[in-house]
Amino acid sequence: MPELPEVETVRRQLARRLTGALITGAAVSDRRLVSRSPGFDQGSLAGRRIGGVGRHGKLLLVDLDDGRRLIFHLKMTGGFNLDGAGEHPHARLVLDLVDAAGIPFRLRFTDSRRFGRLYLVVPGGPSPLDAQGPDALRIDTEAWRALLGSSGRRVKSLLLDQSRVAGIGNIYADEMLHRAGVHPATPSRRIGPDRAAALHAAMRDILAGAIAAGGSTVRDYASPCGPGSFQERHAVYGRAGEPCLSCGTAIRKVNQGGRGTHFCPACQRPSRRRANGGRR
DNA sequence: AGCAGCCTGTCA
DNA sequence: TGACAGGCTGCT
Repeated sequence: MPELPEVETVRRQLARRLTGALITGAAVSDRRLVSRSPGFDQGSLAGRRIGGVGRHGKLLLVDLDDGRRLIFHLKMTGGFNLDGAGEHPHARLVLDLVDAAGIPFRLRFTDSRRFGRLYLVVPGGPSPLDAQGPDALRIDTEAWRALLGSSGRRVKSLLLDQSRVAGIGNIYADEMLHRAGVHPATPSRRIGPDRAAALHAAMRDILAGAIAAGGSTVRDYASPCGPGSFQERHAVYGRAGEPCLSCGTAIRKVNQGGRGTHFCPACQRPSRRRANGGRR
């Protein structure tokens, strides 16, 4: 479900409620959630206060007052539920808290497919952040050009590589490539400086617009405050066979690197290769 | 690069 | 019944 705009939407909503709150109880109901933090001790969370809620790429960072940090990766179907009543069929973690005004509340992490992971990071210890490239919204045009120029991989595959640039997923990769008129299979290094700058501008614009819209809800995703609306502005994702909003050509959907890939065959022309008939 | 695997739910 | 899904890892 979540790419950078969805995780940022969740972060903003959680920050409002969690910052300064005291954890009074924690219960993990699915050990798979914490399988990447083998020493995870839920009992050590009670009594800790939450300092703030951050984000890097698709990772959600919850700082505790003892220097430790909870890091959530929502993967495909992870999400948060505040003050929900009754049982939730996919609750994997329940946190009981008391906010700064002394009012008790409950936060649940839910995840139907169970791909999501929770890490408990100690100061100086290993962290999933170690494997993350710079956040997509904190890369300037020059660094972006350098990034694209550093690889001969298909550009979409590079955009999805979280160790090179963090936060872009399948929806927004397709959307920014369309906005910039770049074919997803273009070898990254062959994108010239002007198109690289155009792709950078498209990235910033689309991610910012998606955050302002509360993210994209295609199937499962919802923040604690409900679904997003950016799907209404998708130009290619989920629009296979429909006319391109720029030129009217039918949007095509192919499989690239195991991911559904949507593009306009007219606006996003594949770069021609030398003498092999255009195969890549 | 490609594919199976991790899981569950939904839709054609 | 099979295909597919906002992610990622591990193997060939």
